[in-house]
Amino acid sequence: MTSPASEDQAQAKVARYQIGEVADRTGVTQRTLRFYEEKGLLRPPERMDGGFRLYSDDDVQRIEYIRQLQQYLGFTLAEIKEMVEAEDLRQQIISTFRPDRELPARLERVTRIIGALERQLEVVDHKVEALQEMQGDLRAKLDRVTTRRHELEEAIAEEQSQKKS
Amino acid sequence: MTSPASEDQAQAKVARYQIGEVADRTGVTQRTLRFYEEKGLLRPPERMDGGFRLYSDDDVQRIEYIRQLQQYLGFTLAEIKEMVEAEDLRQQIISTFRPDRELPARLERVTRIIGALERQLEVVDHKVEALQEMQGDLRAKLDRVTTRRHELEEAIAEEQSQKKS
DNA sequence: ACAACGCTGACGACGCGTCAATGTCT
DNA sequence: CAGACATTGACGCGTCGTCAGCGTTG
Repeated sequence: MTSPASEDQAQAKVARYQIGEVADRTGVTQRTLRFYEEKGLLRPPERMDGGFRLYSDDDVQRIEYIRQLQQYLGFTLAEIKEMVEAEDLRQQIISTFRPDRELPARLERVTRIIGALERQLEVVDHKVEALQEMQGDLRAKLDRVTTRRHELEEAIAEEQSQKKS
Repeated sequence: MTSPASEDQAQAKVARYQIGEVADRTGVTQRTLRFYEEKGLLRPPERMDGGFRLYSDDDVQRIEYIRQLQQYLGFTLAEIKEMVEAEDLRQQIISTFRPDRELPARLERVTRIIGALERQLEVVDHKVEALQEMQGDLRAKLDRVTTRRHELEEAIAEEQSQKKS
């Protein structure tokens, strides 16, 4: 009785979400989700009997991953496709039941993943550097212009007081 | 004779570049430069008699600015157009011969520029934060996978030596 | 029967890449 | 006169946005 009673059936409670909820949670549109599927970035999700898509938590994670690669790193979807395929390999490796044969094949996969990660890290490092420079520039500019505004405000105030006198 | 003899005429030596050189210097294509002009992001540059475009150093600076806003901050060209128009105002303010009248108008321009700068800075701050998080994640992942590779390499080496014995 | 939600096309927009046919010359 | 360079269209592609018309219902 102290065993983990599940809420629904005695099934491993795998949550499923319809496309609308996934869109809300990830911040991408439904159109985009269908588009990613069409392009092979997302594996075709399960469907309800009526045809409605059902996404898993894994799918949601993957969508967020894709968005990061695209928005923050500026990779194209084609490049990202390669990367998520590498990620798929990683999943396979982890879930593979230690087949101890084919060690060289596993090594090759790992090497490819390392390559992808290194490329990503390089891009990130670059971007961080560039952005920090921009940050400095913007702060300096903002400082100068803000000072300018104060000057103008004071000049205007003076003009006003002169009119009054 | 010790006066600053210019290289060409006795003109203030304003450098001009053809589109190809500008493309090389800024890293954007000629097509992109013409496109920006078409869209009003770049003011139409001077032309030679034959119709070749002649860009100034200011133009080059502006192109670099546009690219930063686009690539690193992810603004759309429409948004960037507004921003560079604000920049134009800034130029006007600086070059304006202190007309001391219209102080309120100048104040309004400055205020708009401040708004634009603040929005940009916000975006930059956001991105830097997100990217630094990614940086950490990537480094951690890379570490784990690299360790994994070493394990695999050792496992393979062991297999080899067993075969030999 | 109803609202809310989802489905599949199809067309359009943005930001350029890439010719092609032609003209210019820093 | 050759060769590098530039000009203006025009079409195409990637990445979705936005209907329209219709079916589903977590």
